[in-house]
Order: sequence, then structure tokens, then C-alpha cells
Amino acid sequence: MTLEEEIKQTKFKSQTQKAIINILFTAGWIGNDHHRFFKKYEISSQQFNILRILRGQNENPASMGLLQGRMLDRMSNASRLVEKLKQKGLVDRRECKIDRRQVDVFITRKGLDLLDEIGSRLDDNLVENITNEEAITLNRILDKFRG
Amino acid sequence: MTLEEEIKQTKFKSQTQKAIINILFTAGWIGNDHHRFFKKYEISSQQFNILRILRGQNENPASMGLLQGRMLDRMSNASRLVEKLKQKGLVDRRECKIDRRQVDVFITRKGLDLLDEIGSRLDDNLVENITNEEAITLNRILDKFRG
DNA sequence: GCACAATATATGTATATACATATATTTGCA
DNA sequence: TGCAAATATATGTATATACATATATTGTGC
Repeated sequence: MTLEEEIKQTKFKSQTQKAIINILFTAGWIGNDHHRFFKKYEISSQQFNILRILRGQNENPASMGLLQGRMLDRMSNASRLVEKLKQKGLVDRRECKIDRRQVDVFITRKGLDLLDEIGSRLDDNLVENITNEEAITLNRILDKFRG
Repeated sequence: MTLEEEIKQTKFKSQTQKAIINILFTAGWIGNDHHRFFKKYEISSQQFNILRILRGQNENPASMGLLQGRMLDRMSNASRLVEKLKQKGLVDRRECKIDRRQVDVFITRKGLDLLDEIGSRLDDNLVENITNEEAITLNRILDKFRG
């Protein structure tokens, strides 16, 4: 469906204005898909994001600040998400010896196992519709859009 | 900045996978801009969305279902947003005479005045970076992406 | 060495969303 | 007509976000 059909709006100030709405709408569309996907594993997509960053650290701890810098949603509160993950036993946290203001966050064995279980199935159903060339173009224009 | 620089991630399964992350990231980026913009007017972007839909109704009332169908974030709870707007005096709601399950929602004079005040300044600072042709391409690929 | 600024994290409040469920009303059909 | 299914909306709960603020710790200039 075109954007016009989806939101029943036909007038836009410009193609760029329309593109802005289209980006927001498409992101919501993807977000809904992710939400449903992760529900099976009883985590949120933001929590998954954190687990993946921690795995990428290869045994090294991550501070809250590092997590925040790498997350998709910038201003989010890593503290509270880490707390949720800790309650599920997927991460662990200790005081940082070098700088006692900081916290060292680790992924646990259980967290790694969950990531293995999830595997690489995320988005498998979303990659069919556009070609590789279109994806490259999309990435180029989005990067340019953000200035 | 490229996406890689923004989220400090360099490996992606495919260009389409990268595009998915890019859409989500860019939408968050736009959302932050909107959030700051609307803060001046003491409404949220979702509340603005509802006001604009109501103005588009040209004096005709809108039901909750109609609002929901036209909103960007589909599954949202129009009821609660309308309630917030009513508390600010920007909309009004009455029982629908024809179908008493429904509610007729109207924009008030105050709501219209607020929309006038906001005017068309939204996104004015976001439309500089890409060309009209690039916006057209973007819209085409995003529509195709959603199947 | 000490006072004060800068930094890292935590938390309170308001907003919004998804989902499940509850309630009221209308529709449809036997 | 009467009763069950469908529909429209409201609301409770859990999650997440932005922002402001609080607290603890470190760094810095004198």
C-alpha cells in the first residue's frame, strides 16, 4: 500500500515532507514487526539491542554511557533497561574498580544462550521486497537526509 | 554522519538489514526534532496529529475509530490522547446521536487557533538536505519496502 | 590539599504504546 | 422478537522515552 492509502492523507507540502511522514510510518511498521518477534522471547527490542551490544564487547564490560552511545534510541535510560535484564538473569552488573562512578555491565551465559536461540531470524521476513541496489540507495539518501 | 558512525556498528547482514536499522534510527532522529518543536506549544506530536486530522474534517466530527485509522501509530489509544486534548480545551467530545457507542470528537476554536499559531513551520529545518528527486526515490522505495 | 566543576549513574514525573480485558450498544439471524 | 455475535470505546498493566533533578565520584585550578 502507498503511504496515501495507509494514512488516508493525499496532500503533502512537498515530496520531502511526504518522505518524513513515510520514514516515521515505515519505522512504526517495522517496530510493530519487531515487537511481535521479540514477544516470543519475552524481551523488548531495546533489551535485545543492549544484549547484542554486550555480546559485541567480547567479555569486556560496558558502562552505561557506552551502552547509551550505541543504542538506536539515544536518550533512553540504559539504567532501567539493564535493571530489567538483570532481573531476568541475562546480564550482570558490578561496580567499576577504576572509576567507581561507573558500572561494568556484562552479558551472562543465559543471555548469550538467548541470543543464540534468537539467532539471525530477525527481519528475515522483511528483506524480500526491495533489491540490494534499492537498499544501497535508501541508505545513501537517509544518511544524506540527516545532514 | 553515516549510520556506522552514529551507532558505532560496522557489520550488517545485508544492505537491507542496514536500511532497516537506518530507517529506525532516522525516524528516532526526526522524532526527537518533532518532540523539541512541539514542546514550545505544550502538546505532543501525537496530539498534534489528532488536531490536524480533526481540522481536516471541516466541521464534521470524527469518531475514535476514524482517528485511529488515520494516525501514524496505528494501535495507539486515541481515547486517552483525546482526553488529554479535552483537558487543554483543544477538542470537545459528545455522544454520537446516531450510534451511541461512538463519540463525536471536534476541534475547538482554541484548537484551531493553536494550529494557526504552529502554522507550517514544522519540518522547515529538515527539508534542506535532500533534493526533490531523492525524496521521490525515497518515497518509492519505502512504499515498496512495506510490500 | 581543597573547594568547585565536571562526569556517571539513578530516579521521579509525564507522556505514549501494545495488549488484554471490560462495558455498552448495535446488528443479525433464528 | 429475543439473544448471541460484532462493534466502539474505555481502562488496567507493562514497557519505554524525555526531561529534570539528585547523588556519588572524579578531575582541576589555585
